[in-house]
Formats: sequence, structure tokens, C-alpha cells
Amino acid sequence: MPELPEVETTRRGIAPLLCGKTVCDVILRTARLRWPIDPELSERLAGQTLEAVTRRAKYLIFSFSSGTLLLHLGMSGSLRVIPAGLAAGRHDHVDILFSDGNCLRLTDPRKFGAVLWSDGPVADHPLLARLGPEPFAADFNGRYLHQRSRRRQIAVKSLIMDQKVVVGVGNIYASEALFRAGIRPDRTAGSIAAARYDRLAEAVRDVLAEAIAAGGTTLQDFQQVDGRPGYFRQNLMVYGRAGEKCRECGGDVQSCRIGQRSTFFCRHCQR
DNA sequence: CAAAGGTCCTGCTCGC
DNA sequence: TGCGAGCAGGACCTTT
Repeated sequence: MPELPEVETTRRGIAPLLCGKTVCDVILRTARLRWPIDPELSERLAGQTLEAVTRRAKYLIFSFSSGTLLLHLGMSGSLRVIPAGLAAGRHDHVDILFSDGNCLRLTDPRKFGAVLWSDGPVADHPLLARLGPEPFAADFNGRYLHQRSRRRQIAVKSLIMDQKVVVGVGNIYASEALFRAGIRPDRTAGSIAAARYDRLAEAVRDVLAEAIAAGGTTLQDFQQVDGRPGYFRQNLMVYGRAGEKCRECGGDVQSCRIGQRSTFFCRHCQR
């Protein structure tokens, strides 16, 4: 599920409720998600005060004085802040309990998420070390995308979904950004001119920013920290709309598969 | 049976 | 022959 807008929406929901609060216990109901979860997590976190919740790519970074908790929502994860003591469901894997009575609960049906403890700073963690620029950073722009695409034979959609090229763009927003930029998703990345990458970089930033403002996109599992869905779904131009009318030209929205992922575009609006 | 919003890892091919 | 880069596919897991 969660691409950058959903992770950022989650971060903004959590931070004001939990920053400055002290952990009193951690309940692990599942030994591993994508990777094993440190069984000592409760001992590590109990008594620690949460200093900040930040984001790098689709990772949430919980900073404590003794180290860092790295959390990824995978494909179906979500976090909620609830009162301590609520019964846990089948897919509620981790509860982090705070001394003020709040509980941060991780739910993840597909178990592709990750909860990793790291002593000390996390900037050079292997999972973060090779990530590309944030889409809102100054070093992400059309010139950069154009340069990274030279001699690349992959589809442009795969290029912008490559987290080493730019972080945060997943399957939904890749289709949406390419629609806004007027570029067919199956175009070979290396064959697209610089000016079109200017449009694409801007489209990526715009669609992500608008989705964050709407609280993300909910297709199935995603929920904001307070349990509400994200409201960007109604703004999607092509994703999930195969066979429906293009909201720009009235033609039929097409679908295809690129890199094993379903892909949506308008043959008339995108070249 | 296929597919669902992610991404790490393996192994193949190609070019120097 | 060796090495790196680029790329496709499999893997993880559960639900619809």
C-alpha cells in the first residue's frame, strides 16, 4: 500500500501524539515480518523517550536517545494510535505502549513490513544508504532524471519506481505522474528527451504533494493514524480505471503490465 | 488461479 | 577470462 504520501500522512499523524512521550512496554505478537523482529525490543525501548519521528523514502524513523527504530509498512501495513488495552486482531503484530496510556499499533496483513532496531544513528544503515534523492529535494529535477536515464533500456515507469533513482514513487503514483507528464509508461527511459523529464519531475512532485494533502490514497488496507481512509483516490486520473473514460480526453483508459506491475495510461493523452 | 499499494536478492546477459 | 552494470524474475505472506 503505502507509497510516500501514505507514509508521510502516517508520520504527521503520529508525531504530535507521541513525540516527547516515554515507552513503557512493547508487545510482539509476531516473530518476524519481512525480517525477524528483535525479541529484546521491549527491553531496549522501555523507559526511552521518543524524540522525533522522521521519514526517509518510505521508512519511518523513530529516534530514541539509545538508538533508532526503523519501520516500513510494506504493502499492506498501517499504524494507529489507540488507547492501551484494546483487543488485538489477527494482523496486529506490534504494540508500542506509552506511559500516558497511548498505544502505537502496527497492523500488516501481508507481513511485508519491517521493524528494525538500530543502535546509534541510522543514516548509514544499509537499507537507507543507497537510496536516491527525496522527490521534494532540490537535487531531484528534470536534469537529474534525464542524466540517470541515459543508456537505460527499462521502461520510464520502472525508472521512476527505482528507489535508487528517486524514493517514494510506488505503483499508483508512477502511473499518475506519467499521465500528468503526458508520457507513456512503456517508453524506454533512455530515449526520452530532457524537456520531457522536466515535466515528469514536476508531475512527480505535484502528485505526491496533492496526495499528502488529501491524506494519501486508500485502495484497501491503508488508514490514517486516526482510522480514517486517505481521500486521494477520487483524484486518481488513470490508476485502477482500465476501460473507464479518460478524465481529460474521454478516451478509454488502457492497462498493461510493466515489470510485473499493473500499469494504467491514456493512449491519447500520453505519448 | 490471479492479483494486490514493496523491495531485496539471485542469476543471467552483455560489453569492456 | 574477469568484472561490473543492467535487467528480469523469484521470494516473502495473506486476502479477495
